[in-house]
Formats: sequence, C-alpha cells, structure tokens
Amino acid sequence: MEYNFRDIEPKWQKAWVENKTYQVAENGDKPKYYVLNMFPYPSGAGLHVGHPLGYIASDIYARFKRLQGFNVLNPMGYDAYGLPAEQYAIQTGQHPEVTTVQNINRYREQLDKIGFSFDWSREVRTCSPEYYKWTQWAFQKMFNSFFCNKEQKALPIEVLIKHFETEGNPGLDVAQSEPLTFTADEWNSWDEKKKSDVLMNYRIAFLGETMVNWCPKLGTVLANDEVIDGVSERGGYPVEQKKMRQWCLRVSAYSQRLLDGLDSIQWSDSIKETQRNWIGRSEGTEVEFQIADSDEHFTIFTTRADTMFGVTFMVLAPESELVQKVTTAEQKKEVDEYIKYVKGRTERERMIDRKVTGVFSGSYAINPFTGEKNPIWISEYVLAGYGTGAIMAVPAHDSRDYAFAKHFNLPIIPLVEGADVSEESYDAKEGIVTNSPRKDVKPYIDFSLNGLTIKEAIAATKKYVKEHNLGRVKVNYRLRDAIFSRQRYWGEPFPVYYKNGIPCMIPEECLPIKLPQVEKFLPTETGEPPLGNATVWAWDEANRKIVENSKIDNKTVFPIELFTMPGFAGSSAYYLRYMDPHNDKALLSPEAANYWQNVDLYVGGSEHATGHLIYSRFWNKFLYDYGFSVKDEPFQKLINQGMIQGRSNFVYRIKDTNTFVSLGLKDNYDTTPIHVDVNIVSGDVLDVEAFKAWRPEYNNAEFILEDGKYVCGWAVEKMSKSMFNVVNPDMIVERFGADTLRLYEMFLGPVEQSKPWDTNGIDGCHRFLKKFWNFFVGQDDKVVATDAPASKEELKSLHTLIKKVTGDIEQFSYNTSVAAFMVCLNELTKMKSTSREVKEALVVLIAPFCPHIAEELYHLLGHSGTVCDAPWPAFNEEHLKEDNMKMMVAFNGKARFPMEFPVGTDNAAIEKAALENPQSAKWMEGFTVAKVIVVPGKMINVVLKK
RNA sequence: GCCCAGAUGGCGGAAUCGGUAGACGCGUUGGUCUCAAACACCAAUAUCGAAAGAUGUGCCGGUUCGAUCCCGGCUCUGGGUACCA
Repeated sequence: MEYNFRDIEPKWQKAWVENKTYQVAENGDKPKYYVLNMFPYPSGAGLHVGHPLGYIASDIYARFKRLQGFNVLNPMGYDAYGLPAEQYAIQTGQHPEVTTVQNINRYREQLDKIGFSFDWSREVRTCSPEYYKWTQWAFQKMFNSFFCNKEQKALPIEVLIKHFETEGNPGLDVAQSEPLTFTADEWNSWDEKKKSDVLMNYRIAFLGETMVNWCPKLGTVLANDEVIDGVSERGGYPVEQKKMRQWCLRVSAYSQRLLDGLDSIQWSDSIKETQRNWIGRSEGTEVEFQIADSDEHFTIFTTRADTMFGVTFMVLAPESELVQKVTTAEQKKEVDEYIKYVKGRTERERMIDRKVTGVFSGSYAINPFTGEKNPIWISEYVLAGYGTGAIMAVPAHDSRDYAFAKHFNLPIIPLVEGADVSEESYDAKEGIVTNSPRKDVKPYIDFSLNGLTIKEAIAATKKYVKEHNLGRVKVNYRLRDAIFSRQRYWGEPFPVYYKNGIPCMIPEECLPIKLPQVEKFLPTETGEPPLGNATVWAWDEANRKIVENSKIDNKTVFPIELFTMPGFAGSSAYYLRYMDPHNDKALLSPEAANYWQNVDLYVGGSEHATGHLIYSRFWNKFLYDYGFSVKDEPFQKLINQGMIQGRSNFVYRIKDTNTFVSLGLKDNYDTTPIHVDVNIVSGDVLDVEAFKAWRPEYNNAEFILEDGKYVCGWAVEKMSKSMFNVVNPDMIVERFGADTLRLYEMFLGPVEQSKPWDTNGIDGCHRFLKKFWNFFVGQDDKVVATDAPASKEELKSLHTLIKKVTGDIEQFSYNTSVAAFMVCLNELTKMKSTSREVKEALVVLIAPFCPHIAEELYHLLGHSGTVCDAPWPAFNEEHLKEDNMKMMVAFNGKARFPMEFPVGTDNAAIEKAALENPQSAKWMEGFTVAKVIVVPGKMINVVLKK
C-alpha cells in the first residue's frame, strides 16, 4: 500500500473534529501549558505559505507538550477590525462585516487543511459584540482609575476624589498629564465640568490634547505616512499640526514596570532591547534657571549635569508656553513669524530636511553656576513633548547644540581636557573635566568640577543641585501615552456619551454598546467621523438604551462618542479571553485565570515589538493591578518567527520585441527583466506553453533557448501578488499533503530566521515521508512489526533520535530535528529493522510534526484512541554508550588520522599508542614532541617543534 | 547617526561546551531500471590539483596545541529608531 496522504489527512482531520480531540478544559490533575499565536488579521488575499510558519512551529510545540503530559491550551481567533475592510467598504459599499466574515471563512478553510491542534471551540473575533464587550469594559475600568506612583499601581479614581475633597492635591505623587496645584476648598467649590476636566489629568484612559496631522479640507486626522510634503497624500490638501482632543491611555505611567518586567521574561535580547529603547529611561537632573530682569523662572532637563559651566545659550521648544513670557517687544515680530513657520511643518518634513532654524527671544537666563546671562533662543530642534521642553545648550559637548551655535555664531566652551571642538562637538562621556569654572573668570559660587572624571562630575553636580535647592534629580521616559481614538467606522465604539460637555460612561450592565449601522463609511459632510452618519446613536439616560439621534435634547438623551477604538484595543487582552471565551458575566472567571495563569509560549512576528507587545503588557499590568489577570507579565516566553520570502522568477524580453531570451544568453541583447508567475516555472525552467497561455500579449511570444530550455533568472523578494511569487498552501497540500508541508516549512531553516520559499526543495521531505510509510507498511497493507527485542544498533539509532528531537523541540530547532529523522530512518532501513518497540516510538516522535501519518500508523500498529495521548518516548542514556571511543590524532592542531580505544583507557596509554602508531612517524619526521594533549573521546593533539 | 541581529559550497542551511567545517535536503554529474520519459534506487559533488597535498566559515590582527565559535579593529547585509538634551 502506497503512502496515500489524500485519504489519510481528511480522514483524521474529520476524526479530530468528531472526537473533539483538541478541546481542553481546566484540569487540576495535569500541569497546564498555554501556547499562543498572534491571531491574524483576515485579509482578502488569503494565506500564502509564509503565514502558517509560526502556527506550525507552535503546533509542534503544543503537540509535544501534550505528549509529555501537559494540559495544553492552543487557541486561535481573528483580529477582525482593521483598515483594509473599511477601505474596501468605502470603494464598493460592501459592509466590512460581510467581507470580514468571508475572509475569516476562507482563512479557516485554509487553516483546517494543515492539521493544527487548535481548540476552535474557544475562537474569538475582536469584532463580535460578545468579545468587544470586554474591550469596552476594560476601557471604562481605565477611565475610572488613576496611577499611584508610590504604590506603582492603578487605583480606583474614587480614592483620588476623596483625597481631593479632604486635602486637595499638594504632595500627591500620581501619574498626571501636567502638574496642577489646588486645595481641597478649591476642589469642593468647582462645578461638575471643572472637576471632570481636572480628573482627566489623572485618569488612565483620558481625553487629552495631542498634536495630530489635521487636514481641514478632508476633515480628518491623517497618519504620518498619509502626509507627503506637507499636503495630504489623497487630494493634495494642506495639512497642519493641530492640537486635538483624543482619547489616550496613560501607558507612560507604567514605564518603570514595563522596563523592570523585561528582566523576568524569556524574550530574545534584541526585542527586549528594542522595548528598552522605546521606553527610553534616562536618568538626569532638572535645573531651575531664573529669567534675567524678571520673576519668572523655568526648568530644564539634562543628563549632562557636568556641563553646567559650558552653557552658552538656552533653547525652548516653539510650542512651549514659556515662549510668550520670554519674548521681548523688539523680538515679537520675528518670533511670531518663526512660530508660524514651525506650525506649517509636519513631523515628516522635520525628519527629512534637518536644517538649523531658530530665533532669539530677546531674554536671558541666569546660569546658577556661573552667574552669566545666557541668551534664550527658540528652535524646533527642542521637542515640547520630552523633558520640560527647554534645554541648556552646551555646544562643545552636544552635536545638535554645536550645529546651532555654529549657525548662529554663538560661543563654544570646551570642558574636557584635550577635547578638540574646532570641527565637531565632543559628545563622549569620557575624560577629565576642565574649565569648570574657568580659570580666567572670578568664580561665581564655591564649587569646582575641575580634575574629576565626567561620571564623578555628574554625581557631584547632582549632589550640589539637591543641597542648594537648584533643582532635582529626575528620571525621564521617552515612552508616550497612546492615542486611543480613531476617526474610523470599523472599530469598537466607545461606551461614552456626552452630557453637557462632560464625558460619561454608559453603565457596565448595558455593555456592549454595539457598532451602529451606517449608510456611508466616509466622514460626514460636516467633518464628523463616520459614526456621525449613524441615525440611531444617542443615549437615553433614563431608559438606559440607544435611541435615534433626533431625540437628542441634552436633558435625558445625549450624543454618543463618534470616535472608535484603534486596532490595538481588541488585541491587547485576547489571550485572557481565550481562557474563558464564552463567559458573559466577566472577562474571565477567577477559576480560569488561576488555572491558565498566563501564556507560556507566544509566537509571532517581531514587527509588533513597539506596538502590540507594549500595549498588551500595559493592558495586562493594568488588569493585574485589579486582580483580573494573575500574572504581571502576559507572555512568559516569546518566539519571533521570521518571514518567508518569495523566490521570484524573471524572463528577459528583448527591448521593443516579443522575443524572450534565456538567462545564459541575455547579456548578448538589450533586455528588460519581467516577473513571471513562479507556478509556471519548475527548477528555474520556464514552461513555455504555459507562459504563452498566461497572458494574451504572450500568445505569440518567441524564445531564444539554451540547450532546448528556457532558463529563468531569480531573486529573493517579499512574497506578494505583484511579483507573481505567491505560493498558496492549498496547492502544496493538494500535491504533497499537509504533513509534507509542515515538515518542509520546518526543514527550511530556523523558525526565527527569514528565508526564501522554494517549492522545488519540497520533494526531499515528501520522499522522506514515503520512505517513512514504507518502513512501517508492507506489501499486504499490514504493519511489519516483530515483538523480538530490538538490537543494540537499532536502540542506539532510536535513542540518538529521541535525545536529539526532545532537545531540539525545546529549543525550537526544528530544522535539525527533521534532518535527524532522515538520518535515523536511513539507518533503520539499512538494518532492515522490524522491531515493534522501535516503530511504536518513531510514530510518537513524528506525531508533533506530521500528525496525520502518525495517527494512521498508530492505528495500523493496533492502537485505538489518538496518538496525541500516547506518552513521549523516554530517553535512555545506556543505549548510546560506546565500547570504544573514536579519537583523532592531530599534529599542531591539524587532524590527521583516527584511532579507537576502549572506553576508560587512561591518557598515558592513549598518548603512547598514538605516538607509536606507524602513521605518526610520517608527521613527526624532523620534529620533536613538545607535549601531547589528550581530550578523551575527541582528540589526541601532538604539539611538535623543530 | 545610534541600537540590535547576521555574513559558512551552485542554493536553503548543519556543526547545541574551543576539538575531523559543510550534517540533512535541493540542485548538478555519472550509473541501474525503462523502447523512451517519469518515478525509484546507487555513486560522486567546498576550491585548486592527475595525485600526494595545499587552501578554505566576509576582511585585518590577537589569544590558544587547536578558532565558524573567544578578544580588538573594519567592510557589507537585514531589522529597529531618530533632533529624547
């Protein structure tokens, strides 16, 4: 009987569904293991062979863990909200829900063919109301929370309100948008609106003013890449920087915890490093500067407190509120012009052309260390959003300050011994401090840094600043709060209505607030977001229900928020929902949370390093603070699978003709390379007839062949439709079977590495499975297996494999596992092994990789039940023990010939035997032996000298 | 610019602790089977060389009896990030 994957695979896939083989429940008798893939966005293009790579890798791990006796949760779902479906809706009028469901069904069909062990009974979709009820719920929890810096956790907003009522806010150490000061009396005297506004300064989900790219003509906010040269990509309308009220999440409050948490999880160093940079912790000093001839003062932030004596000017961000205060009457016109100029520049423009710009404000600041008056400048190179939006400029030791000083001809004072600052600044934090204070001026204060190293000088300055009340030591984070609203249709609606300008939460019992129907998916004519098109979108407070907009009276019926949530809202806590997906009383039950805890293994692309993987950790930490999640970190171990690239093929058309020339001859002509569908090319040889049929314009194409063949060129590129290099997994499954696809995807190379797909190589894996099948099944359709004990060689071969595969799977080194299978099968075939013991073990070993063939053979071996519940074969070291050790004799490190010794031979005897071996004489001729190094079992190294 | 990762045959990639570099697969070449092709099987396949042998893991240098592996410097490729003071 042949290996008939076309019968075997659908048969077992059906059996798994019928027997609910992969459904799991909390089970206290077994240890749990939670394997998770980043859930896909179901795009209209369907899956290509690159998509399942991570799913296969995690499926192998999940199956392996199950065979080892773990209760494995391996769920799958869809990140179903997103822009492409909405864009498609705008173009075609087709409701996003319709296309999304179509795409999901297509994905499911494709996934099912590959034989995953997903528990589909736990499927979630971010766009289903049963799911986004809990996204809305979490948002409300964040709205009703603030972050206490002292306890480093979220607390209910009522705690803060109580504090305000009794003590006001002095001395409060909480995360906030900007510093405010008020007393209890002031608080108590404020009306509802004012209180609401003040609380926004503290809530974890809050309405905040943020800078956005605003296009007045389109009436919408544009993302950075939708703006080109200051005008909108679509329409070419002017775009300006505008402060807009948006929902935000106070992710920045969790900066330190997000940073510290990285030490406790097993992620790759590179992704941890990316997150550390993104969080951007920097320890520095805030120093107060008095404005000359004024009572005003301002604060700057610096990490280089050692350079206080090298300050030659100050710079404010153009958006800083201080700008108006420091601008003098004479400079006002110039400053206003500059501010106007900066406003017209987008972030993108600033990035591309980095010219030095700025304007003098007319005022001076007094340097508390030198007493000198430093001019205050305004320049866009200082960012309002970081630190205090004001800096002290030390041109000698900061390249940006240096460029500015050179451009505006400002003084430069070097502060490091031997530093040459005539051509560029000296930015390194190494060297001995000098000129601090300068020897040619009378010291202003009794404080010197001269002679100290830079590190010592920073510490000494910090100490001085603290003791003399000139400022404070401060830690800054680069991490920004996340903007949480979008002016789009296809996303979660906010459970918020506006009562006389005050945002109010729709009661928790009324959730979910379902996305309303609209006729058009574009912004309204008055410039409102698409939800403005909904006619039933108002909140009747008394009757607690959604009603027609026409009923809005702002007394009992109020408008509902028109923004929707961004993509990361639904994907931030989905792993918790998988633990208890059908619970309509809570996000998840405490029982489920306590049993499944957190994700043990998370598999997905590294492109989410600074998006999803930060938001998710933030979201989980927030839920952890309230006890909904039982672990501070959501994903214990993370594997980033690489991309599968496409391997494109080219044909070469001779210019202005319809003649195509083969690769080897193309240099004789003036040709244009043209992408050709990889599915009509085999082994880089073009199927000429298929090419003619491919497109009408090639019907009468002519070819210049080499050796009777048309050879195509090739290149590795991204797998995409436009390059005609997309390979569909369905086609591979049809031709070779799911088991072959799974095996080959893993065999291509390390999971974490990007590598090109080449369908030609798949034959090797398919051949292996055919041989594997033939090893078990004889001519008469019966499994050939004898109960006689396995020979020593068979056991050695088998246990080498057990050891290798067990170790490899733990380390996600699947490609070498596959190679080990091939070697082992080869050996066993040569031995004509018929041992049942060996075959039983082999079936279980291959089950994680190729579950269908394993299941079939398991049954042919006489088992009922599923191979998924078989025990993983135990490794026995005894079988690998050798009688002899094979060693290489090397001369000066170069290996020459092998020798064998019984295990346990002592080093002296080995040395003697090696030197007396007749082959050695040849190499030792003309040399004397300096010493001999014996590495038992490996190497006998004879060190020779003349 | 800064941070991270990587560079090994014609190709994808092995070498898990510093010990015979190139496992395994593809491709290529030769052979067996076949009227023939396909399939299958066997053999060879880093480079130079008839061979003995020599040279080889991006480049230069170092440590070591011995380096793909450790150290210093450089080049290139991929990814992230960007006036973050």
